[in-house]
Amino acid sequence: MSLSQLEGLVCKICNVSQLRQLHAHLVQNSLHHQNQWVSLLINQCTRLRAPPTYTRLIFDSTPHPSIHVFTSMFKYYSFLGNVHSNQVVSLYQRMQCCDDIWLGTFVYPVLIKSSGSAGIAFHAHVLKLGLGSDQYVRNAIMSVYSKYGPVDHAREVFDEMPERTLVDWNNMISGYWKCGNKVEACKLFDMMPEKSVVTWTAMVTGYARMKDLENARRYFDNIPEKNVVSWNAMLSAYAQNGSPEEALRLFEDMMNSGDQPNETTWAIVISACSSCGNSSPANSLVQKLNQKRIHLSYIGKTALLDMYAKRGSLKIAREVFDELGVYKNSVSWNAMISAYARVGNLTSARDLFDKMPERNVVSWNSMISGYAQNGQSALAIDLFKDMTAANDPKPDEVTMVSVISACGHLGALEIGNWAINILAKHRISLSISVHNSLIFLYSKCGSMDDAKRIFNEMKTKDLVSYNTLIAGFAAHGDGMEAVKLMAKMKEESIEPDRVTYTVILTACSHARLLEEGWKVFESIKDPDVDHYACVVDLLGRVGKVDEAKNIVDGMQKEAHAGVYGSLLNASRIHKRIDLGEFAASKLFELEPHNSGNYILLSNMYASAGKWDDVVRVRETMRNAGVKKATGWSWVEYSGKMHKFIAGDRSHELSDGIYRLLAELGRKLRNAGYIADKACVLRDVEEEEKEEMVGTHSEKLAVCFALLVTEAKSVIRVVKNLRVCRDCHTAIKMISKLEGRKIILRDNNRFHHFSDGLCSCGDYW
DNA sequence: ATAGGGTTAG
Repeated sequence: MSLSQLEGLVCKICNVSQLRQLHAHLVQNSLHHQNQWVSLLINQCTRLRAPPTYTRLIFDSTPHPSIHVFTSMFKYYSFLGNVHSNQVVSLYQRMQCCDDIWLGTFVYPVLIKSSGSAGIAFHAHVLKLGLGSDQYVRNAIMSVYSKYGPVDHAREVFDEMPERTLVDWNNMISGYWKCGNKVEACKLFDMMPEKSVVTWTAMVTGYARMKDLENARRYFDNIPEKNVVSWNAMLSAYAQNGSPEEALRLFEDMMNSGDQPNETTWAIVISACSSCGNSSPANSLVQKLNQKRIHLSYIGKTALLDMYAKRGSLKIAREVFDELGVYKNSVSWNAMISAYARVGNLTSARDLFDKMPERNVVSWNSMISGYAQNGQSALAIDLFKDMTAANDPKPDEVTMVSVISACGHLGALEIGNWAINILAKHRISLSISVHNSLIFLYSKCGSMDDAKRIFNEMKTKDLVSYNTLIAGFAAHGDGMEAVKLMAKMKEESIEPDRVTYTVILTACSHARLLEEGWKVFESIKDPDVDHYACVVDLLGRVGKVDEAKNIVDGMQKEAHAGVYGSLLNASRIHKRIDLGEFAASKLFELEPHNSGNYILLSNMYASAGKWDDVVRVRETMRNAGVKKATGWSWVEYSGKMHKFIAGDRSHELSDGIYRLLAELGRKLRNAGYIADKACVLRDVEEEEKEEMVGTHSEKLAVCFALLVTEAKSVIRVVKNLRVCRDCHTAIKMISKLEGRKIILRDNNRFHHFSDGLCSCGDYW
């Protein structure tokens, strides 16, 4: 078989298994020693998107690869993107043993462009070889500078050229767009002697990167002769910037224009369908794909997988994933992992994460954020520690957003500070999201001054920045600051959303700002049930319990447990047994297994001195088989979270902690502390042991901190259930007796104890 | 041979 015969044959090959057969045939006849033939095969691997393991097998079975073979391999790797730049560099080291240097102008451009950021290192090398004046080499150098910066170096090369081709201009323009330099990009565009469809498309993409869809569209509409790539650029501009519906409308135009979609087009359109508001575009797209018997690339299939997952068909998504077989790349694995993580199936997500061959930063991010968003903050942080221990891949800003907010949820400021150091160490860019996560961290750790400082340092703030800081003020009972911040937000013309209204109403309610809160509530165009719950809480807290009931009765929407919960809590505070019993009866219908409702009702009776009813509620609760939720408290000490629960002795310092608790108990009683009767009754009933009275989790946590920390340091305790009155009283007194500042956080509210007082004011 | 478009994480 001659080379030209082989060429004719390989062009007809349309899948990898045929390619595999041909390779086996060549090896059998020892033809794989002939480098031209191997080169041809590897080029076909690029065309057919053969998996890297197989392509590399062809290369590795070649005894003496020529520069041609190396070049084909570089081209293959560069086609796969920059994920394989390590292999490229190590191949380059092997290539230096070849002596046909005359091919330098042929191999260097593709080598430089396929080795990612390492390509910059070849600049000096090619100058030494005297290849600096070759237009292709120069072009590669320019493109690597424009990709990995500094773009000014690209410009120097550009300026030194005796004459510039159209390609050089285009390259330079996209270089400026990549680093966000709109001014220079536009300047060059206007200066250009002639433009091509590539130039115009680069402008469309550039404006899309700046999220300026109007200008992107303006340039797109001006393209004299559009091609698939220009359509794709505009389609993805819409799809990537939150306008999937617009993308699909444009796709209709494209279909009518006569330009045929390619694999890239389908990938964009599929991903647009996965972020649409409803499923009907996705359904009709699937129909269209089947009708036209479209062959999707592995990228299109990955987009399809993601679409099924986001539309709730996890099973079909998994089928697509499994069908991908050896064509799975890290993106497909990541898409499947995040699909599982999104629905809270962390076991399956972790299973894939552990199995996947090459984890990149997105894989780690998907898994870490999966834990973080499903309430597993500690696991998120543990996994992040594994990531930093491996030191590969390096964390990026997405990683840090998840990790920092996980620290916030736990109230882990020490670990949070360690994470902040990592930000500096890896020079991770402080995006708006990172700033927002820092505001969240400091708010949740009780450092509102730091939260405010971060907020004020931000050049651009978004809706989330405002919402997070307002939520911080709400949790700290600082209603006026919250109201002021909402006014400022309107000045900056950032529109409040439903979250803003929820947190601002919470803030007003905690600070008992009736007038301000009511004004906010009245300004909400279409309040949802959460807002009703907040306003009922607001009215109830200040004593307008009947008005609160009227709101509930007059609601346009069906009340949920939060609404009745607010009403019950208000009835407890103001001893309105009649309303409390009404609210509780509704709650027992809506949430028969929520122990909190029984406790609230029982505490209402307790505060009214109706002890018989207290006992009766406890009995009902026991008979209904409702178990009290476990009220963990935890303290961070020396980078670790120490967890406590009432009566538990599993902590290694338990003996010391209980001894200190008993000692403190004596001191407190001498100072006039009387254990809350409701607590006594509850503890005796549940633990059946007198000695257990007072071993609430938050007291254990405080004692632990007193035992291990320095005398002047602030104690920070987080509790995952509402703090009871008994603990509140006890801790107030402890702060005075021990001269300590104690910050206690329950789910969403802060208590700053100092010198026998609490910042929240006594709200029992 | 060189320039413009694609999937995943927050």
